[in-house]
Amino acid sequence: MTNHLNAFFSALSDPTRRAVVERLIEGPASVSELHDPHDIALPTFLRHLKVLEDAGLVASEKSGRVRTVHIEAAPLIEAEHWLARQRRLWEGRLDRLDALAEQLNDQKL
Amino acid sequence: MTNHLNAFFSALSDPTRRAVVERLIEGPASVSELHDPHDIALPTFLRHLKVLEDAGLVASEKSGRVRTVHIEAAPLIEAEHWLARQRRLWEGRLDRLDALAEQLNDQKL
DNA sequence: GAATTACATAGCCGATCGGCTAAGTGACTT
DNA sequence: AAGTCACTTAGCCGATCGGCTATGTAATTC
Repeated sequence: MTNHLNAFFSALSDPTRRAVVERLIEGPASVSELHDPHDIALPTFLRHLKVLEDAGLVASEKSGRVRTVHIEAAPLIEAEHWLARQRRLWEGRLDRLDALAEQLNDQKL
Repeated sequence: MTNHLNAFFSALSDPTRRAVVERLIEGPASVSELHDPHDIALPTFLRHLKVLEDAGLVASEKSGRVRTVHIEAAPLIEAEHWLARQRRLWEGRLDRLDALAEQLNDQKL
């Protein structure tokens, strides 16, 4: 589980790859369609796709000579959970600090 | 804004750095305290801290010879929002597909 | 069946990464 | 004042990253 997070965050650390994810949210697309808006060589772009696929963020099937790529939501949700958990813990700690401060305040009255 | 995401996701792609974030959620700590559980040289660890600090995930102040580090929640929340947005768009698309499927189904009746 | 299209693979290149050791600085302890 | 402690800086090393070109292959099209 934690293992996934390495590849996942690493995959999303690149703007080209985030753009691909954002594009695929709208629906599946061929490699060429995905590559089109990006001003980099195709092999370079293919390696970005591989990174996304290895991270489980994306899957693809080839039919004839065209490969169609679609998004996989599970990792997105997993990471969102991780972040949400950290935030909740952090907010929880703030609440406890607030309570503590109030307690100290009460004692002074 | 999008700019932040590069450094942010990149910072969280390393397990040592995620561990530091998780530790700091519990409260501020000195560099030594943070370094202790990790079996790597101190200079190496310091560079991890710098990455976190550059990404805005963490801040620190030095008093005397000890530097105290604490977490910054804002970037955490920003990234959570990004992920939540992608998920919502994705789910929204699924809903529209469902609706479309239903429509097609109705026509068959 | 020859040409085109849509990827795929191989390999080079400079930059960044994550690890290390060695040596420096400034603050506290004895 | 000497010693220890808590970082800090500098610099080396092999691996990975993100870009490229050149070449290959299998599927369509003409």
